[in-house]
Amino acid sequence: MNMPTSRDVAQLAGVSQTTVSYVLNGRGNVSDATRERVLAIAAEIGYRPNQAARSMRTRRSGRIAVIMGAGIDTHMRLLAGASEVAQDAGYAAESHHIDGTPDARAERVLDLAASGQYEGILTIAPVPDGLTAPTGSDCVIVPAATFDAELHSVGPLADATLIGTFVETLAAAGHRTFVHVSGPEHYVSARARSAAYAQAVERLGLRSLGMIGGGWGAETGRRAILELAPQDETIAVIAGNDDLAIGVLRDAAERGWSLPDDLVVTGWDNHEFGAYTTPTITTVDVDFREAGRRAMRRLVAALGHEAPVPEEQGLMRIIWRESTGSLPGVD
Amino acid sequence: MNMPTSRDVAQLAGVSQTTVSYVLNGRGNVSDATRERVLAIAAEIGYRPNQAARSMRTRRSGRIAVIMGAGIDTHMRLLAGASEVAQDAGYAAESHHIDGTPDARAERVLDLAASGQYEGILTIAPVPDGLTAPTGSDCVIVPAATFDAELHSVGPLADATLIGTFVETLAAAGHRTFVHVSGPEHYVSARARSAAYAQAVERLGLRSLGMIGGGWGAETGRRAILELAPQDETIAVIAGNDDLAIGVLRDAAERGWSLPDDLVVTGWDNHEFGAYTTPTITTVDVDFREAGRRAMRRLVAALGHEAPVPEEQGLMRIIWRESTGSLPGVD
DNA sequence: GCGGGGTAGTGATACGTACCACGTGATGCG
DNA sequence: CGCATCACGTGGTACGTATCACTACCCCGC
Repeated sequence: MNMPTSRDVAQLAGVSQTTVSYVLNGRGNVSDATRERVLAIAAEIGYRPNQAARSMRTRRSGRIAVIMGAGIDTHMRLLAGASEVAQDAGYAAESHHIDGTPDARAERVLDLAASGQYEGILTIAPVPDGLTAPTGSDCVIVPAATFDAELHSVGPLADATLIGTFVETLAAAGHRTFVHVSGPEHYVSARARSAAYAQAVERLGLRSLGMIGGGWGAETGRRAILELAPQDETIAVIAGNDDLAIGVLRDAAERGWSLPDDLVVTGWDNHEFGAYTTPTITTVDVDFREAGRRAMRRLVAALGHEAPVPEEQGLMRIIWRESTGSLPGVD
Repeated sequence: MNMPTSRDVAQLAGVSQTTVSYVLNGRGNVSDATRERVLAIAAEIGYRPNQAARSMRTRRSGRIAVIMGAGIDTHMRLLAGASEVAQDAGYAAESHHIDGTPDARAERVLDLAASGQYEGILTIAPVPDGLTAPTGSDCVIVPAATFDAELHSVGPLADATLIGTFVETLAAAGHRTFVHVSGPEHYVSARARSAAYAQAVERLGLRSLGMIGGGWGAETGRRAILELAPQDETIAVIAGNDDLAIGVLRDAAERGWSLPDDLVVTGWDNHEFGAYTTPTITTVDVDFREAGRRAMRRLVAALGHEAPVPEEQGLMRIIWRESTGSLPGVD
């Protein structure tokens, strides 16, 4: 089936193809009567602009590549938000799932940028800091989470300040001995949480058993606790995410450590299971979808050469549960 | 920056643009010497075909829309597999995340099909059975999971026969009383599992307390168990997925029911947390990524008017864990 | 020497859109 | 009235590619 073209619309409306184009793009001077007639006919015959032809003429592909890692299921929601904003802005978002090291990923990203097919690239999976498109390409590369030089977060995902809140609150409740179970170092978010932990522990003069881990999986959490020598006082475990936390819990159970006397644990991400484990897991609820939206808004703004929208915070909130013996408030 | 065109390559190689096109597409008669020279020049100046122009000429957009629901994180892996296959086949996969009822989704899908922008649509989120592209559009719509008339699975995801294996194995171990906690009815996979449960229970003459549920979340699992009257013998709970199973476990713990004496539970999906809960959850490991690959292969085959590749099974395997007191084998 | 047939390559064109440069009446204004 | 201005619209072209129709050339057998 041949799709109707703008010329078909023009013929039926008794105007030129140019006028149809003007009506659809709201550019030239077209009388209201003409405009309405054109729109009516376009709707009637089901005219849809041919994106390929439009791209060719405007020299803008309207395509954005979203770089995803493999195996992080929560990124699904980031993608959903990003995809939504892209569509609203008239862009097509294509997801590319790239395994391997950040360096390997960087190579693929640069290749995508050089291909000239994409106007922009949003990297949800981690890529080396400061990755920019090769000279000669005007492809904009925006990471979903970014840092400024002083490790202060400027992107929503990198905001790890609630790790500090965990430490402070637990310290205020009397905990003195802490340990951090961290995610993979090449993740900005993992580095951010580690940095926030280190800073809080030092600032408050607490005892830290170290920062161990290096993966996002539950097994990493389990191994981390296996390495810990028994302590005289309660250990407060600040885990990088809920999976690590559940690994910690499992191993604590196997070692016969009980909560919240021997151990308290915090997670991150508010995975659904955390509300149903025994004990339930104190965590940080993250609005991934909104984070994805914001990241894509930054990219779209960059493509339109607009100033990036300042991001008000508020994507995250702590949910206190049994794994810390619940704390603030009453419940 | 202007990207180099095939005409640029032609000029530098001292041939016509036609010849360059032939070299790149391997069509016409081109001598080896010429071919190599053209390829060398193309590589040297970094020529990449302009996809928009190519689409316009071939009248094939090379785009595939992948329809995702909101909030099912495991679909990430399906998307990864699907995206991988699409790229290898020269297609761009764009994800569309659509909330709402299957009917609302169907409307959006039909609209996408009618837009003429996509050659094919892969629906991972559930859509009404038998959805096909509107007449006049030659957009191919392929669901990630499909059924034939007799409810035998023909798609990999719909394969729920392992639910039967759960029931059989537990029955062989002496369990007589079963209950099914099901997912949302508009999911093919949920319906498949319910059907497999019903069939197995009937075939083996077991006692069923019914099929309750209707959501994928842990809260659904919790509520389902709340409704159950205490029984004299162990209840075998066949849950539609791991989230439901963990909800069941939580509520069982609250009611003071212990495993595996008062209750045994099976899940589905092999979520990572299931290996770290107490008790660990017997489940079915699903190779989502491969399932996504296969679904996209079906779509690509349909686009190339090739016969669909017959799908050998083998995407799933049961993992017996503590929630059923572990069973087959030794561990 | 001549036709037949294969090889290697070219010129021209169409795909559907956006937009520049240009009419063409109508209107304003002194 | 005569010229400038304005509102409304049109003709024509370019974007980069794939492909049809065609030519030029060479080899071969008779």
